[in-house]
Amino acid sequence: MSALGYLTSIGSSGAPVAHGGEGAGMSVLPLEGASCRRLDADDVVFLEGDEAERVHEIVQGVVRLCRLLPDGRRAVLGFRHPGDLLGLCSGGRHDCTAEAVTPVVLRSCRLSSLAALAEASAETRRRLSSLVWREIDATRTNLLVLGRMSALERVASFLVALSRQHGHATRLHLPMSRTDIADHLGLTIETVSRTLTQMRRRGLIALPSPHLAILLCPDALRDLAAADEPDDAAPRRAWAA
Amino acid sequence: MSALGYLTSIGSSGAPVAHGGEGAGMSVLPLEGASCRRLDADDVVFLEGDEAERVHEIVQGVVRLCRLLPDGRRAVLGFRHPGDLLGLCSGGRHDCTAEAVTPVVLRSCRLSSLAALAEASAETRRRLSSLVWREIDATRTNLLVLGRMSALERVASFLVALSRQHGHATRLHLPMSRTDIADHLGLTIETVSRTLTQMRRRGLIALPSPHLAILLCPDALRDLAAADEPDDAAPRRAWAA
DNA sequence: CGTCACTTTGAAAGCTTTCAATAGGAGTGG
DNA sequence: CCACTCCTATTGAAAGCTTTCAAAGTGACG
Repeated sequence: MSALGYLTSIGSSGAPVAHGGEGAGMSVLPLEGASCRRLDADDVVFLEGDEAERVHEIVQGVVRLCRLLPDGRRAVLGFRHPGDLLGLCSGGRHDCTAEAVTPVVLRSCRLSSLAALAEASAETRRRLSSLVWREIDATRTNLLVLGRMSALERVASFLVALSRQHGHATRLHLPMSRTDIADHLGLTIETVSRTLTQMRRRGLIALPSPHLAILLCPDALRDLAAADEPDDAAPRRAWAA
Repeated sequence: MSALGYLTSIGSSGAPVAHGGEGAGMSVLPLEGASCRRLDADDVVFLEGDEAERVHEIVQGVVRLCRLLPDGRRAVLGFRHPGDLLGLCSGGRHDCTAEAVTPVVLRSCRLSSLAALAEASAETRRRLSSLVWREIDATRTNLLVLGRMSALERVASFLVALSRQHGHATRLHLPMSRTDIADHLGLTIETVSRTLTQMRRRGLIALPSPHLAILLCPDALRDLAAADEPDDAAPRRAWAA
């Protein structure tokens, strides 16, 4: 649109590919000379404080970003899916830890390579900028969720967000543990569990197994989760850092 | 440092100018052809959803960024001070509302002008990138605060962060209302007030007036606020969007 | 000096957490 | 193939912290 280059671009990204399927769309960023890496569940991609040297694209699996307090309390900043980028940052060090939630396949390249690409291509800058601003937007949404919503609303938000990320699917696979969800929503695992049960009893969702949720009343859930952006917004491609 | 250009730069900004003083340092961004604007307390700089057309630099005063739920519940994402930028964003629309907390003086230019400047200058891109990543870092810190800290710790975090922004001052002017603080910390005004009183009774702070706090035991407060980055970090210049 | 807005304080209620115990499933070994 | 163990999720009951509802205190302003 405007000449703002990487500052203004937003709707620039490719087709609104829903992940969940693994090798779904083409890479948001051409990671030339990329190497692949395979991780088991709970393996660390990088640690908060680590020198940021590589950027990763998730090919398969789910990754969580988190931060810790000195006493061990944890915040899961978000979950990243296939197609998302991990490890982007401006400083020399990561400001959060990234860990595999499931077995993960990563394709990565040096941060400096991506930097060079960005330096040479306004289009790449535009895409990266778009990614970063979506991250800010999403994080701000989470701030509203944690600061002002009840447990029921928080869980609804989580489910609705996950659903939207997967093309508004109503059948949701929840690869992360209750602990991960709790740390993401600022609740305890017991409260997450109880809330899910409550939703089930109300007929809002079905829970065939702890890691599979089926949204029976997406609209009702959406109302509970009203924190998120209006639904007419273009599907936002998550990403990472 | 590396060739990552606007992707990696971080410590690039000028002297760690503490704001609070008004025209303290030179502008982070050269806003050529900038126009000035004067606002009263509670005036709106821009609204969430507005077309993003201008970027503002705060010359004087304090601004709050906030988001609302449909039913009126509010989250104050943060407070911005002289020297900070307002209105930066990648999309066509603002993702939050900016309002004056105190009377404010703004210097602003068209977003497209800044865009052009960025497109032409790698150094500008670097600075902007640094700003954006600091915003992400700060917002993530807030997520940990809201998700995992008690009322006492949240208020301590707030005071410590404010103190650090002002060059580790122990005499803090709190221009914002208890409501603003509460919405920023995910608490009620009563809890904020009670917590402040509790800190006063414990001898952690003094409160000569509702809008003036004096940190009597900065170290104890810092311990309570352990969520924030270690104190040896370079003073981070806040900013905005 | 009265009004208004904001802050502080008090008391009860409520929601989430904490502590504990009971299910459920996957993997291992007999 | 079944028993046993371990880990995670669910459920229950009591405790706790924050909120809600109310009222009193404080300061600015006309």
